[in-house]
Amino acid sequence: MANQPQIRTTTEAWESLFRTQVAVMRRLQQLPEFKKLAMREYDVLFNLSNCPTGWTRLNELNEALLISQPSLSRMVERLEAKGLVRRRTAEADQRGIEISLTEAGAKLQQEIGREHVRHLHEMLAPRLSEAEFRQLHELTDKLRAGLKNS
Amino acid sequence: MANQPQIRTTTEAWESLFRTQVAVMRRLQQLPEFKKLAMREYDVLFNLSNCPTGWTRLNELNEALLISQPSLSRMVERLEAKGLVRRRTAEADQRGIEISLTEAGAKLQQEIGREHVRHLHEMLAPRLSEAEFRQLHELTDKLRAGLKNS
DNA sequence: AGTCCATAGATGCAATTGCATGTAATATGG
DNA sequence: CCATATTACATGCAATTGCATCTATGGACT
Repeated sequence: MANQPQIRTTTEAWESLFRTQVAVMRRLQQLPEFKKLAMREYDVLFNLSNCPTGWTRLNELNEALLISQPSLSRMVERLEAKGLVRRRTAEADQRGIEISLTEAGAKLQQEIGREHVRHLHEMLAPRLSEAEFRQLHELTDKLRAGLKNS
Repeated sequence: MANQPQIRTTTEAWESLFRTQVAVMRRLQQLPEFKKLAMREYDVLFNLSNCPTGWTRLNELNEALLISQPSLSRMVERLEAKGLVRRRTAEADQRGIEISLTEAGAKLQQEIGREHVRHLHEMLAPRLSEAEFRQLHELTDKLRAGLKNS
């Protein structure tokens, strides 16, 4: 049986990851693409754009975000009012609702997404090598995958 | 001159890191220690507890958090009202204010911190090895250090 | 020193958020 | 198949947040 990592090792790694996330986010938030739409709202559009069927359940969407269910419910309401998102009741479960991007929503997501990706790359690329980014990707994937069952 | 990493590599690594942060945070938020104090408020106490002199400038504190300056200003106000934090005007700069933990604040921070660290460790430790956590720590440190100058 | 610009925080106010709870639909256990 | 529990989302309402702006201090340039 493998040795468990030390408490200090796990918590310090987490703190470093967390601080890095904060540092990057602070810089990203100020960029012009997020004048068009708050980051949290963009995050919703982004998640919707990643869904293969185009329609996503509200509760499923909620799991990918840090906001509460009522907040998301109202945010979707606002996005719908802006014409960026559509809603329908889920066929399989009449309690649930499904959401998808409208054309305008998809267009805006792509527009912001392009700038966002470019800025992200400019910000991060000089800091680590290709191999290091791949390593980081693998480690965070592995960490996240393990959380699913708990 | 070293090759720049690919756009896909950097952005996918970032997305993985970000998603992992969200997944961990969602779980942490629900734990009992954060019934005592919201996570964002704990984060302030934690940052204050890490300051060697005990006193931290408001603007400096703000840089470590994702909330806006006015929000922090009011949060400090509330924490002061709860008796967890003290304020004084900075000597060197009469515009600035400095903040420190009260005894009650330090005590509460330690109390929550202990549980938090334990839960964090339980959550993360089984997912990666000691060596992998160290690797993750190094990579995120390096990434964050690079951001300082930009 | 005097004028102008920058920086640190505070504050008015509207928008967003979360908590507690409500409603409706589905799953479960007898 | 009915009673009960659970799940999905909505809503009332108070608390928190952010944006724009204000005040006061500090710095820079003449």
